[in-house]
Amino acid sequence: MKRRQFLQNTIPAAILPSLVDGFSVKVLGDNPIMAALLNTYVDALPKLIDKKSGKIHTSLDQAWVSTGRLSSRNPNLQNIPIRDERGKEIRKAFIPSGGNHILLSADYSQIELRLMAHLSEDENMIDAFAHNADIHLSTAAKIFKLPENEVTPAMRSKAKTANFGIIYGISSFGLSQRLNISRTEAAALIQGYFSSFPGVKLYMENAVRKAKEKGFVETIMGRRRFLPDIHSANAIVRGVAERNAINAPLQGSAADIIKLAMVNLQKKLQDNYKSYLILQVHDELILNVDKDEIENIRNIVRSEMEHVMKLRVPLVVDIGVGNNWLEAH
DNA sequence: CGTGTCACG
DNA sequence: ACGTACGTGACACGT
Repeated sequence: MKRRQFLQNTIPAAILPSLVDGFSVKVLGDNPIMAALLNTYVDALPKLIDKKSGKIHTSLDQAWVSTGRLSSRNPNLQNIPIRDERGKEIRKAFIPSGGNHILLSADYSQIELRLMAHLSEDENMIDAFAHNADIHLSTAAKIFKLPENEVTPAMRSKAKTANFGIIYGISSFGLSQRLNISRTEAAALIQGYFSSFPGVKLYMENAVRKAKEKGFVETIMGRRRFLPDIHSANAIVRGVAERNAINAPLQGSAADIIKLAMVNLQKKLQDNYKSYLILQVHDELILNVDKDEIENIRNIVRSEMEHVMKLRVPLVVDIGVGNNWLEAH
């Protein structure tokens, strides 16, 4: 795909490019545990350490991703490994810069599902978040019609997969593949989901209808995604557009929210603190924090991120600190 | 230069 | 009957 530009952004984000001041990196050298595949990181990253700063600097594109997210390249610092045990060694190599500093990571908890609760106004989902419930557990209890203490880990896991699927615009076939169950079972699961969260079903139907009537869907701050394929005679092409209509307002509103929080946070920090933002990874902010400022910065970051917008459900941020990026997470 | 496979949210 | 979850970037490999 050719690189294109999407210029309908409405976020006052001109300040963002100056926020990224780069990571310091501890060179891994010939650490033997890396698999050949992780060449992308082990071989490539040390070569990209800037001679002057001693840091790795990425480029963030604000006008590329169709939903309004940022994208990161040369190198991509938004896909540094974390799940694989060996991959974690790579994440450990990202360390704070300057003496007396520490990395702080602050990430939004379940922001896209919270936005589904907000945008759909589904009472049951709003209620779950209002009570700070374990959302996958409470989803499982509802769709399997059991009290929470009778939900098995397998049921919770299915509900978790269903929750992800809902955000992406689920199909019974897709869900059955991921859960390794029959299509009939998957369809029953989805039906259980919709009867538990009727507002979510309405949200999905409305999103598709709006795309058909107006030609676009929009985020909480008004960024539009145009979906001409919604009228395609080809059912496959049309299906993609329909799922885009469902997903884009969720993913895009999350992007709006964190970008606005970044701008507000930067205004609070600049000229007042030694700590500063170094990266954003979609629902997470990473800061290089002066140790003397840790408690202040924690409070400011949490406050700016959680109170950036008032939604029908609370926004919750998890914060960690550490001597490397893995430890901070 | 396209395809497949990996990494992340 | 169709094919099947959203958004990205980097690398290896075949053409």
